[in-house]
Amino acid sequence: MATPPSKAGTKGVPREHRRLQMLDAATEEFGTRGYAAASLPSIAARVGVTKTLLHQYVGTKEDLYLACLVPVGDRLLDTIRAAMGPDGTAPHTPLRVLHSIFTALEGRREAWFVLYDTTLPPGGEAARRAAGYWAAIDRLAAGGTAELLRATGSTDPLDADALKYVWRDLVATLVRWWVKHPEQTPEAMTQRCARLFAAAAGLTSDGRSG
Amino acid sequence: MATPPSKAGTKGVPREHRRLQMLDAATEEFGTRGYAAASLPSIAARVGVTKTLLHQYVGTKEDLYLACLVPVGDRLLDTIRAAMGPDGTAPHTPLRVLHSIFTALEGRREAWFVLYDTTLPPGGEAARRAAGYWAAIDRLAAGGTAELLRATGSTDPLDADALKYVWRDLVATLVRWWVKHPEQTPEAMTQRCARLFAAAAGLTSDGRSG
DNA sequence: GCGTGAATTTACCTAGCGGTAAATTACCTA
DNA sequence: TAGGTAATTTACCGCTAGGTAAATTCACGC
Repeated sequence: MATPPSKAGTKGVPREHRRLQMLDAATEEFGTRGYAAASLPSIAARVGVTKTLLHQYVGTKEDLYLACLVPVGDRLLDTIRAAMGPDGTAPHTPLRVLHSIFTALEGRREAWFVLYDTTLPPGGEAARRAAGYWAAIDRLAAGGTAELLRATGSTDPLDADALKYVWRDLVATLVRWWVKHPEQTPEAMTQRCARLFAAAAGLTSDGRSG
Repeated sequence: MATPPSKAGTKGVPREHRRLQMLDAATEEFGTRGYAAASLPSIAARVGVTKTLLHQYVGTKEDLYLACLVPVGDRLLDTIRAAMGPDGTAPHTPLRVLHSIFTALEGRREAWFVLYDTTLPPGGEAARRAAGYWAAIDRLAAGGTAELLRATGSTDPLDADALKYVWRDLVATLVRWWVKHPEQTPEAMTQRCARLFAAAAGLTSDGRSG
């Protein structure tokens, strides 16, 4: 009783398993709170483990973030690439892309926001890697958005930039809504998006009704 | 030399002026960094003053946020209400609303993100007040989005919720793009939005081109 | 010229975070 | 059953943030 009993010692959880637990918990935390607001103690608590163990397994906070970012980024990049087809002009591309994204994210939906985290320490490796993924995805999206603009006769490069921006954030918005409605399947989401797109077509007319 | 010279004492800045400086700096900081990442020392530094003075003028961090939120919220709510017309069915409502928002934000564009801050301490007064503004604005927007959906035959309430969500975030996205392009006037932005809306109409068709 | 009040700072407290070194416990093998 | 090693914790450091009490200096009216 003089010395309070220490809880140290192994719990029998093998190293690889623990590591995966940590990455999963961290992905959830980074995705919901954002890098800046995410805290290592909180992530450790999710796993039921000490902050120190987290450090020993995955290093610094930025290392941990990178370990979460890379698989998510690779996965999404692959799936979008596949959905766009070899020439990037497959039919119904936007919905195909959305469906592929929803499918890839199922099981850890917040992972999207790990990729598009705006609170990364500027100038760091994490920000650079994330920016790399953005650029790659934007390059894919650029084809589609340019297509849309050309159809309307606009040649303004700022229009193209803004549309790229809007599309990217639109996806984020849809995923965010999805996160708040866990019972929605990827297929249901895709169909909903199709309906929303149809509704959006009415934006160019006025709001009158009979 | 025994005692280091103190920089204390008045700088001759009248109380009201200082207060306005502080609110302006805080609005910029909250708007760009978000509540959680914003720091009182940093805000104080913008004004060229000590953290302590900030406290004495505007109280706690949440008080400061509220003092920034209320004028922004009131202003935006008023301008949107006016743009939608008495019955909420004025012609070209979406563009009219956007134009009014851009105009109201000119001079402190980031203020939009003070209103839609997602990092507020949950359960606090700040979150409650902000939610109040969202609800009021959403109520205004609900008419317009419902209109769009009805035109396409959808009656799913979740569709309506998602579309409301998308519209709200779309505005945020456009403002964010605008913040990054300071030379763009509110009128130029409105016209750009009109072109983007036209391009978005192409979303329902496939991505093929000739 | 001189106080008196307004404007401002210095000094300090507490709490939480990222991060590290050292100690502690449990499992496995011989 | 003794010892090594893998898994884990305790205890700590430095820093920054939010927040408060007390001291300090300037400006202005008399």
